[in-house]
Amino acid sequence: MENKIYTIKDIAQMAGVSAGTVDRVLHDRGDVSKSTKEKVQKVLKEINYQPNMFAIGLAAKKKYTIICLIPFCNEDDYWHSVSCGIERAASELRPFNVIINFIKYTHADHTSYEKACLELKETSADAVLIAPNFREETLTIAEHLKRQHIPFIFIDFNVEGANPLKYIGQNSYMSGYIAAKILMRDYKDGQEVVFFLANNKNNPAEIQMQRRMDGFMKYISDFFSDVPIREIILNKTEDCVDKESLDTFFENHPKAKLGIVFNSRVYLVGNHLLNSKWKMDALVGYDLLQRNVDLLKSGQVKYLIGQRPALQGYRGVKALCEHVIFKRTVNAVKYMPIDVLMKENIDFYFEFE
Amino acid sequence: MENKIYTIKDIAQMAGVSAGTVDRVLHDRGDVSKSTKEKVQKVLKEINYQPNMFAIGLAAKKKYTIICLIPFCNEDDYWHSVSCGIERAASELRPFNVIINFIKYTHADHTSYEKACLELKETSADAVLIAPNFREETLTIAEHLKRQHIPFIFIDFNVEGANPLKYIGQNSYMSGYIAAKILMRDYKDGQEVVFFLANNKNNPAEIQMQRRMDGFMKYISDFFSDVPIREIILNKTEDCVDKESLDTFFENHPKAKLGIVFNSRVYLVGNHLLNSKWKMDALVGYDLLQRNVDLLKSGQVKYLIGQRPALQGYRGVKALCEHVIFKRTVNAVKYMPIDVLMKENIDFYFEFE
DNA sequence: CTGTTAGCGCGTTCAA
DNA sequence: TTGAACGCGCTAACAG
Repeated sequence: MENKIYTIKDIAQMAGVSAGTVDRVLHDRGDVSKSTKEKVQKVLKEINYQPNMFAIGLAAKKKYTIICLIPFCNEDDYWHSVSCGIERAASELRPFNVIINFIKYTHADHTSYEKACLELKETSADAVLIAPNFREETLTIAEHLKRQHIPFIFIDFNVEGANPLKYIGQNSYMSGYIAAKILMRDYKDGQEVVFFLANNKNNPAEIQMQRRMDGFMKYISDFFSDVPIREIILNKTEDCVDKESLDTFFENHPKAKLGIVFNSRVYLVGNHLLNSKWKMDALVGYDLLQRNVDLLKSGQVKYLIGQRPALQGYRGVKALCEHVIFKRTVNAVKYMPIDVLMKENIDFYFEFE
Repeated sequence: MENKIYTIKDIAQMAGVSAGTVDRVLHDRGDVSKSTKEKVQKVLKEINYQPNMFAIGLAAKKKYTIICLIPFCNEDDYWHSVSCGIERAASELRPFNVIINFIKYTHADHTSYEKACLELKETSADAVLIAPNFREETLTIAEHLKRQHIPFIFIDFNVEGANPLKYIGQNSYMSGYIAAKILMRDYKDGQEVVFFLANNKNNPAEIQMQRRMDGFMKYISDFFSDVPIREIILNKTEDCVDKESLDTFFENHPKAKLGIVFNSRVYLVGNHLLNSKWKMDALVGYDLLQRNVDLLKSGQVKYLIGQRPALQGYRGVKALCEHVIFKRTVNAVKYMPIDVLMKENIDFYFEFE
């Protein structure tokens, strides 16, 4: 109803003081008598003053620094997509004097993550985007940022108890549930399901994979409780599997026709299928790495589940700006869609721009 | 590497002119000699000028009016989604003094469209977003806008020869091709395919549907050339089909187990299946109307193809602003992804925010 | 045709 | 303790 937009001048006039004084009480930088302060604050409350963000940005010449703590990445890589999304946000936000810096760490490397967190702690920032890794360090850095009143957002996976401004990522449990649903559509009597697992047990990404597995198992126990689940560890070294152990596995489990890989590396299995006599009826994996997409097109992989990594990075940075610069409220959680990609629609897919 | 942020003053100095002149060439408001214009433009290109958004927002006195010519809509409706996307863009652009107005017409109603075009012609606007309908009127209004140097963008479907600043929408041909691919996955020997067609032959949306059908038929003739295609007209009146004609059809075509509806109204077929003894093995349709989504979840519809209507509206308005206010070049075509939704992933889908 | 100038709303001096 | 004045970068009106 009262739609008038008040300026500092308006307030000054209403309170019978000058603009400078209003500014002083707005920013609590002392040198103002109690009585005038109260006068001004009274007016402020009455009119619900909303400062003009453009004027602030212009006058303050303020530079905003956002730091992104994410893993190092290679060309064809989940984290590379995240980077691209962040870069895109960076270029959109430059006109608003936002500068984006990275602190990168080696994924699943405890020392590296620790070091990165330390570096973050010693760098000044207006906001922080974190792709969290190890729980303990994450909680520590979260605590630190909270104390400094530096807002931070998590992407990719959420760490309980850290209370970020926002979490952006997939609902891992549900994505596992969906993985099961689309995989089991190809189920035929007597077949078995195979989990191709990672060998790195102290990898923090294990938690996410565990959530996916839980969702997967929920579906299985609801609808296919008597289907046997086999497991095999992919002893990955240098992006190439231990072929012998896979061969042995398939030899011993001729009914294992439905496979699921809970991390990005379904290409390890797919490539082995491509180069061996073994075939599966359906193989499902995560993330649209080029290698995975190639196998989707050639048929070794039947479905890929995408989680929009670039959009996560983009949205994360944008949300931080919304909060820090434009003082808008941001929702605490944003789940990404669970995109199901198959041979037929992969060519037209873009997650983002 | 060159990270310096240039201001208009910098540019003026570099080009040996005044700031006012730079502003004039930036905003194309004439009264500038060819030679100086070129001088300035040369500098602009060299430094990749990025205007300070805070200053623009603050100084903005000029009001920009964008008119959106789109069909009227109901709550659960394709065009309602488009509206939402536009509204979203509107709220983001308000700080830049952008005002968005609608001129709405009754979809597929010739007179209404004509009237709307006339109204548009007599309204002043800085840019126009059009969801085109009838070809002739569209070409006329396009011609008019071109003469007035008012940029316009088409969404949803493209009218050949009108040369909009940009077209945003799906590649209808390819979406039809994909529809065939996902439908035919359920093909079993001896089955027939059914086209559920609209009865409104002079509906301009027919053109889009025709393109989808062409894509569909391309796939069929490539891979299933001997599968019979049956057609039936959905005599729709008031959102409810002629049940008898459908019953008769199914009676006469017991093998017609694979169905496709090329417009938004797959719910007409789905609801009939729900309330009759007839069943299909797979039914595919377009657009995520609530009624369609419900049938997807309950199983009558097997796949829905989404074309991101809200994103189309949003992007359309944003692109107009990019062009008109910020003088950035916009790409001539933006194809939307062809989202394939099924029971399993529909709950986590969002096309846009 | 071109340069000059006065704001936009706010932060930050510098005087009073 | 306060008020007045200047400038951030850009737009637009006004002189020349």
